[in-house]
Amino acid sequence: MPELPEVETLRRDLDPEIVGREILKGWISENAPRLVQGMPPQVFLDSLARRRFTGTSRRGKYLVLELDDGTAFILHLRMTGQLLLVDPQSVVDPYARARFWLDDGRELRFRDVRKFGTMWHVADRELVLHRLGLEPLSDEFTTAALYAALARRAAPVKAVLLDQHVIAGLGNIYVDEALHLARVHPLAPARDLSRRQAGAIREGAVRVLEQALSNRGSSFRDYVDSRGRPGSNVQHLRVYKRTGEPCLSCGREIVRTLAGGRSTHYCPGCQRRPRRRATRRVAGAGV
DNA sequence: CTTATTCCCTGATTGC
DNA sequence: TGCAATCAGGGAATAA
Repeated sequence: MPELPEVETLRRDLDPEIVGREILKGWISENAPRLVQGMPPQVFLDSLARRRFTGTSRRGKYLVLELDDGTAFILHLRMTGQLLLVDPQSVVDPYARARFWLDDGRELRFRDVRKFGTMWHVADRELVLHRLGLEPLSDEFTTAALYAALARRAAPVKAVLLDQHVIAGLGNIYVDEALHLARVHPLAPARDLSRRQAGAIREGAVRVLEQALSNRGSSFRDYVDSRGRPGSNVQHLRVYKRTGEPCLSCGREIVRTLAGGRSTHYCPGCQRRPRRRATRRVAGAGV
């Protein structure tokens, strides 16, 4: 599942390869009716033809390919999307959903087993990105900002951290990892957390993302880079998909539960379920 | 505004 | 062993 580190790895690899290249022609599979957002596929293809890549950027899990007319080609890989730079002669398997032939003889190919992936061509990228929250590897991701966001939500902290309107780029893997580093229980109501805990979550998230980035991402089943290679971060994960295995900090067995509708892994030794804040009724303050 | 639920999609996993 | 039911999961849409 591509999250921020996987998308950023892809961006860094792709940038020097595609900047300066022109899209000669494109193709969208008939079998991918939801892939192109906001316009019919043929209009999308016509508007991208003969455009040249001028740069790349990333916002949360969105990859932004900047074009020479000031527009942006934006992609979201969702669950199983892959963006590959290939030889056009290479076998086109049934999961190829889009193909873009470049002027250096190579092809940018979008593969996606589950068809959740989406792409846009927009003049104003904010049309796609404007609702996203804090960018976790930027200066805006401060303890104060995170604490303020957590303080107004009653939902489990895990659910809030997964909400892209709060923080953009964390997914199921790295939220579990960040909470373990921060020693915060995933089901703790977000608004019950202290400023100190918010700070620990911020630090945990940054550390986990930077480590994943240095290992070129976590590959379970589908994630591969633009050359089809998996990342190596799985072997560095502390809790995610380690149910029943010993915690690397305290030795207790990692537990799996459900939070925010997602499978959630944590260490019951390191991440204590918060005692419900003593809801003491102040004498005489009857409601 | 918030929160919970449903949906999209298909290979892998689980259950009988 | 075989087949059907369930699961996984990002995020949008919908309901309350």
